[in-house]
Amino acid sequence: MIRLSRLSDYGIVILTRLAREPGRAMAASTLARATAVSTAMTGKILKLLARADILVSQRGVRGGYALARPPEAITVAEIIEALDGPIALTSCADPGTHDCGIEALCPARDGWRRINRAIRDALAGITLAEMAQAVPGDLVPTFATPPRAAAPEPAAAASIGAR
Amino acid sequence: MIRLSRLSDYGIVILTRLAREPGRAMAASTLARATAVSTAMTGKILKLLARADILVSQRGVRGGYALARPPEAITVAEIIEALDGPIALTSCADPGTHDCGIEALCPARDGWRRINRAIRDALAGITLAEMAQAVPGDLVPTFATPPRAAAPEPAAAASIGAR
DNA sequence: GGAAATAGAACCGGTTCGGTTCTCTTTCAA
DNA sequence: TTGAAAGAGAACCGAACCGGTTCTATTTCC
Repeated sequence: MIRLSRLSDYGIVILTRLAREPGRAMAASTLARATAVSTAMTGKILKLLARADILVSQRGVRGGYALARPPEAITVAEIIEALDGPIALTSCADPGTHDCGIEALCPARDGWRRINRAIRDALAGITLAEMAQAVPGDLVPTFATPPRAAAPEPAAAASIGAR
Repeated sequence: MIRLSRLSDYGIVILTRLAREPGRAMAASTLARATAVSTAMTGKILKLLARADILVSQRGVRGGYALARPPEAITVAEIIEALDGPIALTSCADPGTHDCGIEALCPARDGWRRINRAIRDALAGITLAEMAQAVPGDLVPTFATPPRAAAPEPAAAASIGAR
């Protein structure tokens, strides 16, 4: 299974929440509450996203985070790269790093390059706006009928793709 | 970084070697020598590929492995799925597994589904034949001038994408 | 019947990752 | 002016996963 890290997973959730009110800035604690991602985790993710210029941050008492651009101008590829690093199945296709040992002869390099590009294009073709559309209510509802536990664990409730 | 597992990495290398002589069967030990993947690892990978009907195996003294189909009919997606399981960034898009907790409301599910499909299509569009084309000599040459160590470690020499 | 090969499962150590905690800096308002 | 609230950044830790090995059973040919 080629899987996405939790960081990106949660990141999409949080950004999706922000995209519902693109102009508004929200504090990390507020976003954590709204998405049921732990506050510490939320903070970590928001910092990374701000560093990547996907979010703008305001420090101080009335501080918070807001989208740096409209949701239509933020791609999933960007988000993943900000949180997980460059998108590539194999690093040999990434120019600059050369520790493969058979670089010059590697017969599959062209193939991998094509694959990496195809995947990157696929992720760059989806915008945050598309991910956020058709949001019914709050992202993590206060379960009227809890799905399994009596009190839903806030730290584990918000994953988009559980495994 | 969304990365490929070593299993798939080595698997492609081994299959690429087999694809050079599609009709011929080769023993695991022979393939291990030709690709510089450890014999144990090679065996493990070959077993998985045989179980997935990508290879056919012949047991016994003169046994070995051969491609079950022509290289043009084997896709990278197949190979990765055989070695690493289903290709999906998030399992929530995979029908059958439902432990997300917010299934019904998850706003991003359609988006993820699109992304997973795009990635799968990208990998399904590359065949083993394409990966194997333009192979100059043997996959792992006996280095005339060793790249870094005096005696190249056989266990680590064959990775397509070193990291 | 023995050697050579695949089949299959169990096992183990190390790396990475998810998550937390701590300290520092900035900002605003009382 | 000072303290509380918020973000910035780094360090740290436990646990799960993964790469890799080893062991045993089974098949096949000479």
